Amino acid sequence: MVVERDGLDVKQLSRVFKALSNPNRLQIYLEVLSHRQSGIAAPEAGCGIADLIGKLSVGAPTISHHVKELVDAGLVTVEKNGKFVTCHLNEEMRKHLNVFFG
Amino acid sequence: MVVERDGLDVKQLSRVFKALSNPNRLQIYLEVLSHRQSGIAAPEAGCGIADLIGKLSVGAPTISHHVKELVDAGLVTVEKNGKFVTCHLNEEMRKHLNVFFG
DNA sequence: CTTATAATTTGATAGTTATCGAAGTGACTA
DNA sequence: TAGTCACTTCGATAACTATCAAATTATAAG
Repeated sequence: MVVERDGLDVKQLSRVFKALSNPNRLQIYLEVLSHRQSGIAAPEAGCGIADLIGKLSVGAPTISHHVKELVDAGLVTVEKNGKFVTCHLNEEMRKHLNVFFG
Repeated sequence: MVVERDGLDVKQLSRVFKALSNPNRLQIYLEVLSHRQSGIAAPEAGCGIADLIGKLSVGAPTISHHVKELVDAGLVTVEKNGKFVTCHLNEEMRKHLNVFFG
């Protein structure tokens, strides 16, 4: 029997935590989290890369790298609109973590 | 204003996640979690190091190292009893994480 | 006191990661 | 078409990590 819990096995879960283990990456996640649509009449859904670059005192290449890691871990998704990229929270993963720490 | 949430700032929180980012360390945490006293009449509170060594297919020094990291991150506590060491869940930290992912 | 047991510390190594500057890609604009 | 803007990819490097074997500490048992 594989050690499992709430649909995420140890390996997947550790990958999620690794993604959140870097302060800058965690801050990106928090930023995306704070831009989450809260039901109806969301003022602005998603979080632009430019916003992140402005807030995180690291270069654009590093931001790009970190966002990719968060996507790979399943924590966020990205949506391209022309030149621009917007980050969204992966609600499914959030739910998994919610259950895990419940 | 420092970015903060639920009593844990970004730096502390990322340290917690780093501690859980290694599969073996996460498994130790899960083991400790599963031995948590559930109210009254707990059959066996805490989780011995020897148990962990038996379950994790890594050597004792590595286990020792990992437990220390979990302690440093504030996720677990250790209790010494003669030659033996028992790990306990840090309920306070668990509560913090519970709120964070709520 | 001597030996055995439980766990930690030390020292070393292979592998990973965060970050940067430079170069590249794709999309809008004049 | 040429230029600019937003972002990504590449290549490099310094710092960190997981793991192990060997040595060490500390406790218990004989």
